[in-house]
Amino acid sequence: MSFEKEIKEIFAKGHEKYLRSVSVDCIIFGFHENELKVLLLQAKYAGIWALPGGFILKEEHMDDAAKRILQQRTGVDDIYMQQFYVFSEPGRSTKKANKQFLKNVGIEMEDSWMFDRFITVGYTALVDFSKVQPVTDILSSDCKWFNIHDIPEMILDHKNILDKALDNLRLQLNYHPLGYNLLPEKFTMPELQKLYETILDRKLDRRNFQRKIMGTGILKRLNETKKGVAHKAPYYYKFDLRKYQKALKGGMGFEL
Amino acid sequence: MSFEKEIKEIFAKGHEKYLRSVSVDCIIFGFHENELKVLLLQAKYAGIWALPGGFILKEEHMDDAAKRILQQRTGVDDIYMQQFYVFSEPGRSTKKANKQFLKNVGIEMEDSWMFDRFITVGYTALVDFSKVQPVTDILSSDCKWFNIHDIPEMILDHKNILDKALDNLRLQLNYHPLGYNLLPEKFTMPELQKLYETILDRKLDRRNFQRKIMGTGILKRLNETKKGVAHKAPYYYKFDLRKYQKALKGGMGFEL
DNA sequence: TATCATTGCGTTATTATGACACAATGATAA
DNA sequence: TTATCATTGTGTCATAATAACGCAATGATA
Repeated sequence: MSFEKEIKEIFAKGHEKYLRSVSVDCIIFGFHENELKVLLLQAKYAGIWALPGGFILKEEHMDDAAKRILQQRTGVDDIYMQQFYVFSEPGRSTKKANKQFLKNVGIEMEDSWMFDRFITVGYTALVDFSKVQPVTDILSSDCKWFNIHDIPEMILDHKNILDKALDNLRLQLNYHPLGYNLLPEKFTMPELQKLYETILDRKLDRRNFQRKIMGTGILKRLNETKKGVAHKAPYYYKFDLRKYQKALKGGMGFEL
Repeated sequence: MSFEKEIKEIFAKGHEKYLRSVSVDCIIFGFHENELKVLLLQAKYAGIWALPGGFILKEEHMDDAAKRILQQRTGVDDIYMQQFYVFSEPGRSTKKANKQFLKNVGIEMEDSWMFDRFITVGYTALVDFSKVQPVTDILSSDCKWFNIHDIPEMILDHKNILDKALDNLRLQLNYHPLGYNLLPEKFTMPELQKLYETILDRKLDRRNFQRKIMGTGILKRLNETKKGVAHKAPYYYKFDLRKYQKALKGGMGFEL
């Protein structure tokens, strides 16, 4: 199907396939080179950036819609995702944006479900950066990672959504374990600490951090040290999945 | 407008007024006689109970929709409300329920936006029990308070929504102050403690509770004691609004 | 072989928490 | 009038959690 035809299809008949007035936007976090990253799409024509998003199929759970969207953008399956907030400002003006988009593509259309007002549900995802292959979608010309401190101009209220997602992530950090989805299987303690420091945006004491993390029991130390470092070699660790899952539900019971 | 005509209007033309496929359900908590209560509506014909809910006007913020619904049910304005979760199971089958309802009323209708699948956004509200005048709506035959431990059969997934709301309320308790919207302006320390105990569903140590609550600074003790009690008279307290609001945003920094 | 950044493991002072003691209060009963 | 009693306000103490910091071990590099 040609690009133009596909767009036409979505605008003209999407409401037969998807729920009306509701969209899903994903904030996909990754961790790479000691920096927290977010995966963004560049909207075609407009040129500015957007969160990966999509719609909910008529018989689909919203969680599955979010997973589907994320799978399509990253190629990654089996991911930790959760909704964190619904954005419903009447002034979001998706209508205006979608009309402008159609105009840019060169399609005339009198009416479309895409011109309705939309509310959007924000989902946060944490993914292993190294496993992700960013994939562009039909509405986008580019798909790539951005440092959390270097976010470009974004469409609609997407910057606001991203900020809220970050706030939420920081809150979660206090009550849930974190890292299993963001780090490779084996990692060192300094790496894990750096992840926490990056998200919280502040320094943590190396020794106290180790004590608390180990206190939760979610980590297992391997009999293996990192090679090729110009100083004392740190041990590798990996997550104890059973205890990790347990802590996910029951909370960790400490503050950083 | 007659009852039947009004129903017809909603089913036939509601989509011109409201957003499609999205509803709002309110879990309205109140505190009375040392018991946590929830305000429920009795669905007409079906006879079983439901959360007060409604739809979002085409140009309305979802928060305002929730407030509007709550205002109509309770007569109470200026309320602490917040969304806490979106329920989107495809099997919620609002379609079936709404068709059955129409049939019960005796109206024939081929198609309606009300037969679409709906997702619903849950809102929790905390209200001063004594100020509430429960009001029935057009779809309901009764509206009253239920003890949280004595919930009747409910339609759809409303029992599940209520349970999630309670979980959420308990979680919030650890990080946010609570009580301003649930208690009268003046109250005693034992009353506040009872509120916490009721929500958490466990006993707290009287002396430690006082120490921690006062430690947050959100309370001001008045130079006035409760009269007519057959023992030592407790002081009245009221909330220090400035510090209360601050704690709402920044968290309280303690565990109960 | 010395240097150096970094790691693993530890100590100490401070603060927070849970469990409990005791005197004060004020209506009710004797 | 006085004793009783449930309940409140305040305080103590042992224990646990937290923050701040010390020091020897490691292993590539100079």
